[in-house]
Amino acid sequence: MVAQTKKSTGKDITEFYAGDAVALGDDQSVGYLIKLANQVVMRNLDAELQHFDLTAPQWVPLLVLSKGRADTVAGCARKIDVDTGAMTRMLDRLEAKGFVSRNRSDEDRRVVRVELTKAGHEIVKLIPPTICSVLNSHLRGFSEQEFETFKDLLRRFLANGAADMEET
Amino acid sequence: MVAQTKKSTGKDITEFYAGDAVALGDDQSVGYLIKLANQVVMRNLDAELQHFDLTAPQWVPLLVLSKGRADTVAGCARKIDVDTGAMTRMLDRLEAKGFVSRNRSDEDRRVVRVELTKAGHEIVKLIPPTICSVLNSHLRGFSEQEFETFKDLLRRFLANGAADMEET
DNA sequence: TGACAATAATTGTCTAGGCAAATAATAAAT
DNA sequence: ATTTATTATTTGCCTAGACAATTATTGTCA
Repeated sequence: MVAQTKKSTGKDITEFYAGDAVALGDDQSVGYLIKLANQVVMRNLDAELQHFDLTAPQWVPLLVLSKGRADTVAGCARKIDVDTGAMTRMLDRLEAKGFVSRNRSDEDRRVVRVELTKAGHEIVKLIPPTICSVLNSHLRGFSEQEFETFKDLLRRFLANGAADMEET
Repeated sequence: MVAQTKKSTGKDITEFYAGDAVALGDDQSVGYLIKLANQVVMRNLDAELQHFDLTAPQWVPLLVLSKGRADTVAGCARKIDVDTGAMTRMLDRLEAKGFVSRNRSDEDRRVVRVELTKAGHEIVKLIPPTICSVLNSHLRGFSEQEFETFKDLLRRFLANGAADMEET
């Protein structure tokens, strides 16, 4: 299958996929490959993180908080690009596990300040090697060049998708 | 950051990530980039598929059934690599929408045969162009070479991860 | 044959995210 | 100053997947 380039709309759009050349549900589809890749990384991360009483999704807000990239519910939600409702409930779980604490702000009583607890700080220190080892194992056989190319292609794929959303 | 190669365990393992060079929750992390890429494709697909009263995950079993790659609950679950429980409930939803029908088999009364309904067959014919256009838009600016490289890297990343799981 | 194992499907309970509505507090505008 | 708009958080209801337990049926084996 050779990709066709069309000039129908003024912009050149290369048609990698066309007609019934099936997409999503087929290992020729980048969409499906990305879904599977995500599924497998998450499973492997979950498997390792369960020793720390954590899941892969739970790790992300802890990292964000420890790096000081956000310190409120909405801030975390924005950084991680999830719904604030989802974030509230995520923090419920992390608070229940004792990794995080919440306090209503005094300056602006709408906002809730989120902090790592002592246990939270401690666990954050322990995790990185685990994440690194899982990712490294997924990258077995990659050259350094391929590693950089992979990230570049992912970022471009991502940026194209984000751009779509703005075209209301 | 230059990757280091270690010979500690006999096998060469290139350490793309090491120490506190953070992973997951950082745009330097392939894991996080894949998570974001997946998130964005799924959102864009969902947005387009809602015109057909479908979600991105719901599309997958319909495709599998239409291609004849499975015709039972467990068969679909295996093909798509999800839990049979998840598949049962997915088929509940697809049946409620009238795209799928289930019938207990006579030869083996444990199995339930799953089929596309008339409406199911019709909708499956309409979807592919939509999927193609979403994927093509994510691939804007990719050369054909980059497209092939991208799929190759994803497949290798995936295969490495699947191999991990077998090492019990 | 009768006990036991394996398989298929379902159900319950959990995490997790999306969308929408409700509430409260602050900011902006007239 | 009062109305209006915006922002922050929470909650309800939905899809979706993971794991575990349960039930029904089939296959195996002694």
